[in-house]
Amino acid sequence: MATLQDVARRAGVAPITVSRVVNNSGYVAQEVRARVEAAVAELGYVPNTLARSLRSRRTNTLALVLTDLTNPFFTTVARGAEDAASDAGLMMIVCNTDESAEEEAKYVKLLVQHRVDGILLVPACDGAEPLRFAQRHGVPVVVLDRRLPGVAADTVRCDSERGARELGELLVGLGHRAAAVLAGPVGVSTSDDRVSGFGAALATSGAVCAVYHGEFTQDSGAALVRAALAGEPRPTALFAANNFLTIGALRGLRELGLRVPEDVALVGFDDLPPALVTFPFLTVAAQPAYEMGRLAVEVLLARVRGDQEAPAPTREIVLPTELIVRQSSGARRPANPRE
Amino acid sequence: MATLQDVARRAGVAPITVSRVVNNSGYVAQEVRARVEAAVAELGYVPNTLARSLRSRRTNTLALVLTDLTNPFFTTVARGAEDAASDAGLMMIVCNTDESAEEEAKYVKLLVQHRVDGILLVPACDGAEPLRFAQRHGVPVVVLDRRLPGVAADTVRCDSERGARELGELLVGLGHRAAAVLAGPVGVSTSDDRVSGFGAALATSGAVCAVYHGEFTQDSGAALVRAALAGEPRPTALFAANNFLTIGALRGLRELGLRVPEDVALVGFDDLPPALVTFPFLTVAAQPAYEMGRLAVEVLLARVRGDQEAPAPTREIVLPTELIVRQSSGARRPANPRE
DNA sequence: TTGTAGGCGTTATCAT
DNA sequence: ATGATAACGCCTACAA
Repeated sequence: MATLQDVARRAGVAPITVSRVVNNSGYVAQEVRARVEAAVAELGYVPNTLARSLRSRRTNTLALVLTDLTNPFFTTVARGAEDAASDAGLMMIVCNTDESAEEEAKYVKLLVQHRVDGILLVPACDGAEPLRFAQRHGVPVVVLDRRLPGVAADTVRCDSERGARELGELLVGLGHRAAAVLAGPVGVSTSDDRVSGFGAALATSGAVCAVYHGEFTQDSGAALVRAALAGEPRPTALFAANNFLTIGALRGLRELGLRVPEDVALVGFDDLPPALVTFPFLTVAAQPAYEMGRLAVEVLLARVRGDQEAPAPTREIVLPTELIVRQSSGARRPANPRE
Repeated sequence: MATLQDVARRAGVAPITVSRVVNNSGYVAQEVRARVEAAVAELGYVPNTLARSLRSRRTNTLALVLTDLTNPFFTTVARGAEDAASDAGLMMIVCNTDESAEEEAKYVKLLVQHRVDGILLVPACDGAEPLRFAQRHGVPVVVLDRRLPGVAADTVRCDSERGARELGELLVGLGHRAAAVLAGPVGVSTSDDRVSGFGAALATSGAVCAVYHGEFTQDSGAALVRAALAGEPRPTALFAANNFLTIGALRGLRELGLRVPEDVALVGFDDLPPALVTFPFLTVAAQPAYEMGRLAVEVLLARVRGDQEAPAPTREIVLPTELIVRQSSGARRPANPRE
């Protein structure tokens, strides 16, 4: 494998001159540049980023630490982030924590060892140790999708509370007086915010709202549906706090022989990518996943490239969700199905 | 940021001794080890992988170059690959080429510069230049999902031809005499193999099979359905060559007011992850995506860790698909719907 | 069991 | 416009 030295010898110049040609920096005479470029081509020279990074303290690599790439919401976030990183000439490392705090800590430590330029972190839970660890070691972190209270870090997320409130208001407006939330784990801010936002909307109108906690999985959605429908008073509308829960709820309702929205109304958080849906049917609060990914990288790069001595104040960017009303929320409360 | 030197000074030993403690290599006295570990903790020392890699010529990083992370098939492959890499203590860089040969070349070059230990490559097209480039520079490549004829490289893929043949035979067995394939781009081996496998099954029984080429997208699926159903003789069964095409076909058929399978039978390649499907309805040839990802990493690691001087012979691992018969293929040819 | 010397491939700094 | 020198942080080889 040819090195910069080899190229220098071949071109009859000093190593630093080759460096200047390769990096397009400093002054190099036309004639010399041509000679160096020829040598580069002849030897098939490829710069060694490791050595470069060791010197320059820049790896041109970012990392995205998320809970589960398999969730289409995060897939889309990842895609947006990767595209933005690529535009800036950076590579992107992807890590799945499966909502495990230990995995998160393990990965963050590895990433610091690798001296990535920055980390996009979807925190697995409310522990902020991994984040602080990275910051302590000079690696900027942008918190993505979730809140991490009491930590000074840039954040890019959606307004879960408001999105959920809008869904609640929609259902109240349709005449529902008893609803249930199929929620994720307690302590995950997105779930908590959605529970409180939805609950607030129902409470305002004096409607009843029960909350059932589970995991962000399809199986959990199906199980929670059964629990919810056994509650008193029996809910006429359900709110699933993420896409997997929504799909599971749909399955659970089918298994119970209940139709949506005729027998029970159903709304959810997160839309599914158009490519995956034949017939858009679910009423949802949709998050701009792709833009979140892109934006988070931009915020991170601003931090990476910003003045490390006099850092800019921390930003919290809260994007709005989009209320998309389709069939699953129904047009009227189920008590009198067709008027 | 503390370095190994700093730790050495603090512990009153030579740098190499710290190295030995940190890497658990060589002999270190209990007492000295304790002193060094204390210094490591006090200074919050984190080894610098860049320096280590520069010396050791190992980055402990792999790369996955695929066409579109947004496709659930690739998402699942990526998940499997990342899990396997993580088990081995490696990081994983992910790159999307969007089926563009230029993007592929750009990424592979960057990855070689970064001295990744190996690359998992889903080739964008039949050009093998990027692959050869990586190999020339000592970076092992495993070709994933697709064939790349005429290249000496390990390959992990599914038997597309056979999977498609089985789907064809199923339809023939159900009485279909005229079918159409909604295919991907010409030159992409998975599409080509599926076309030929399906065609072979129909030809064997003297049935007619038309082929319509498009992209691996939902919109393409919807468009191709229209073209296919305008053909003579009108097909009674459709085969979509990947998941997005299948979903698009389903949408196209709905827009045409045609029912599946009553009016037209539909089978596809790739199953959708259970988490994404409420009601499994499609008859498909399913690929073991997660296992493909894991296996590809294992093959790659064997190559990375193998003897570089006397490399083992190249392997081509061809996994079987699973024929999953559900409702969309129907129970009988549509001419006499309910007997 | 511990240490010394040197180099991995590049670039920052200062000189010419 | 070009170069000499040193250093980035670590580890291999050898020495003691």
